[in-house]
Amino acid sequence: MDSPRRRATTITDVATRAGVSVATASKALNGRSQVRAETSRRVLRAAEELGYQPNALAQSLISGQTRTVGLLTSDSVGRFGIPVLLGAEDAFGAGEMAVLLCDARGDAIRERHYLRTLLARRVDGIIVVGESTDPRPSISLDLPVPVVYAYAPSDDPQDVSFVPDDVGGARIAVQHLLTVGRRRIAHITGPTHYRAAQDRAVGTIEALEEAGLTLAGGQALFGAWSRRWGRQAAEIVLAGDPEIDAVFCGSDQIAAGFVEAVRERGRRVPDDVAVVGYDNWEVLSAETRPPLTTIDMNLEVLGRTAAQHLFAAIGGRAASGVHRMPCSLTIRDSTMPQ
Amino acid sequence: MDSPRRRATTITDVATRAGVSVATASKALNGRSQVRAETSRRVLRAAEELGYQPNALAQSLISGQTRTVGLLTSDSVGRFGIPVLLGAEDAFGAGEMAVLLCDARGDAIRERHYLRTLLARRVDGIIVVGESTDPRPSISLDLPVPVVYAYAPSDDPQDVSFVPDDVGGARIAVQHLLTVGRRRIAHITGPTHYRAAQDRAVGTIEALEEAGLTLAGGQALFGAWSRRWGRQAAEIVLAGDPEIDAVFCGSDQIAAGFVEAVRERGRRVPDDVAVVGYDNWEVLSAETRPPLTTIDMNLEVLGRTAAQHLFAAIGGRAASGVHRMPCSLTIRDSTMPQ
DNA sequence: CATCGTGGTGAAAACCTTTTCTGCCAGGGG
DNA sequence: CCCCTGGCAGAAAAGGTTTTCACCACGATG
Repeated sequence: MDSPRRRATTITDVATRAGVSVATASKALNGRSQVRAETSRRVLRAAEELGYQPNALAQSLISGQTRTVGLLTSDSVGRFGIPVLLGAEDAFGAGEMAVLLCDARGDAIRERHYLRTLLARRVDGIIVVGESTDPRPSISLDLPVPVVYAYAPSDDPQDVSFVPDDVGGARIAVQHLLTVGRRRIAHITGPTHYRAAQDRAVGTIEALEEAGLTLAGGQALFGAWSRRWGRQAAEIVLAGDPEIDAVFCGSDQIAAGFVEAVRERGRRVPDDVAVVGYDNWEVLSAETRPPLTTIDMNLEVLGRTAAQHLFAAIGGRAASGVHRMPCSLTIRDSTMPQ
Repeated sequence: MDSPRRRATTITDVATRAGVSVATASKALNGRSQVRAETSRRVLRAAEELGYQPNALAQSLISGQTRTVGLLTSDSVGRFGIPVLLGAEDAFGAGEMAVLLCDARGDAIRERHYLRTLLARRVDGIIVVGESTDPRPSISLDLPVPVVYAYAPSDDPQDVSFVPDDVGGARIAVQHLLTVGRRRIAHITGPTHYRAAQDRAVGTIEALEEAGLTLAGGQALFGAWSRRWGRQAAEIVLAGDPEIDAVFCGSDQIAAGFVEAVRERGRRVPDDVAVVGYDNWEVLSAETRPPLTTIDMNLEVLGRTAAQHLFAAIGGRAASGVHRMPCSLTIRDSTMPQ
């Protein structure tokens, strides 16, 4: 019933039971060589019998390493935070690292607060994950531990950041559309003030120019990341150029809205208009009819890489700067029916 | 460039700078009364100047409290884990608690491993969150810290579990359909072997019986949680009873598929057929056309409650058993157009 | 026989903080 | 003048572990 919350067994208990000193017990438990095989066996058995579990706090106190990293997210662990989190968790999980989670919910004050408590807990490093690819203020100023930024880069070039290569991602999308024979390609994307929207537009235009083409409609259509905007933009695009044969959308949400509106107007996807989305947000991209060809930012890989990098940085100093991680193409029916 | 990773300032440094002993410094920093106001001020100033930050490890070592809880999830921090996580994070965030995240990925071995490391780190408590509402094996046997289970209850009735009240949720859904004048109501839901599917079917039938009605089609249609199944089931339901005027679906995915198929057959939602979903998974329920009326399990509240309960349990012993948390209804166009 | 390793063991320091207990001093009451 | 009290400061122990250094015995070497 009322479990007596008994004191945990310490190395002293083990040593006593094995009839040795704590020093010897410690050496035996850690496989140090300066202990006789028979003694070592006795200690190990005692530890086993007592269910001994070394106190990580005490170990950390002397070693100065907590084998813990803080994950400071500024969005509410949203669409982008999760995969990064998973990747980091994955990279560390195998090794004995643990992740301390702090969700600042976009509040700078709260972020400072969390940063302080992370430092008080003596984490070995910190991963900062943002909610957009726009640069964010650095927290690394004079910090005693290494920091890496994931998804949202730091505005300080001295810092280490990992972001998806949106320019490259857009190029891949457009090149794919060209490969499947499309020539009149429009681009519908999110708000102008998002770095992600700008980058993707740049990549789109670059890829088209390399093929000697220009954007259908003359320019990219900036709006919102929403399904609703996808629908609205469909009207605009089709009205402006009925001969359009492909659209690259800046998000799967936009693409889903676009596809809906296009089909309602009697145009077929992909036969009349091929569509490529962005994010590979499975619940949307795989379930839309037809399923969406889309750009995957490989956020889990990004998170894992960031974590591995942090891990390396905890030892020596690592290469600073913004690292752009390649995106990949996931082909589904909206560009190439089976 | 290469920040020298200098030793953190300790209370000894503060004491020296203030010209007092560490004991006095400690008392001043913790607002103990046995220290003269002027001395206290001197210490505080020294701490301020040195940017002193007490070492949480040392504090934990003596107090025996780490102000840390482990969050052990067995699904891959999926749809259900996240809100619970957020709720817990929220409940603790205000107080000085921190969350140590472990994702066992459904692997029992890994789970045991994580459990051991959490205990080695001397967490004050553990929250176990599952991926379905089916009971899962207890980990609490003879553990030195309190444990609460969220979403998936423990199979040991001695433990404390928080699960959504799916029976009640289904009743709310059906009562709402009755309120808006529907009488021929079908139920399409997930696989039979899911506790959630069973509970929701039970609640559906109960609510109908109380109104003197029976399920259209005679019984609930069990299938999968997918959109595809929603579409298939639509064929079955409409073929079986063309006069049907409402469907309660066991998930938003199912509801989305159902709505699609129904509209393709020329029936209007909600005019001809009203539809209620389950989960209030915003990306789906709010974006479907028409937006879905749906049952919200209030998972964030559930997570927060579990966390608060754990917090209480860390002090004294708390009431064991399975606590069913109420669901609520989110009304959108699929039952009541504006 | 004295000295030197050497393999194995234990005592003690170190990590950093809090708390308890002791001690000092001044002032007031007897 | 002595004793007690109260206010304040500091020394030391405790928390659990690892590491360094000292020690001991024993065999080998000179």
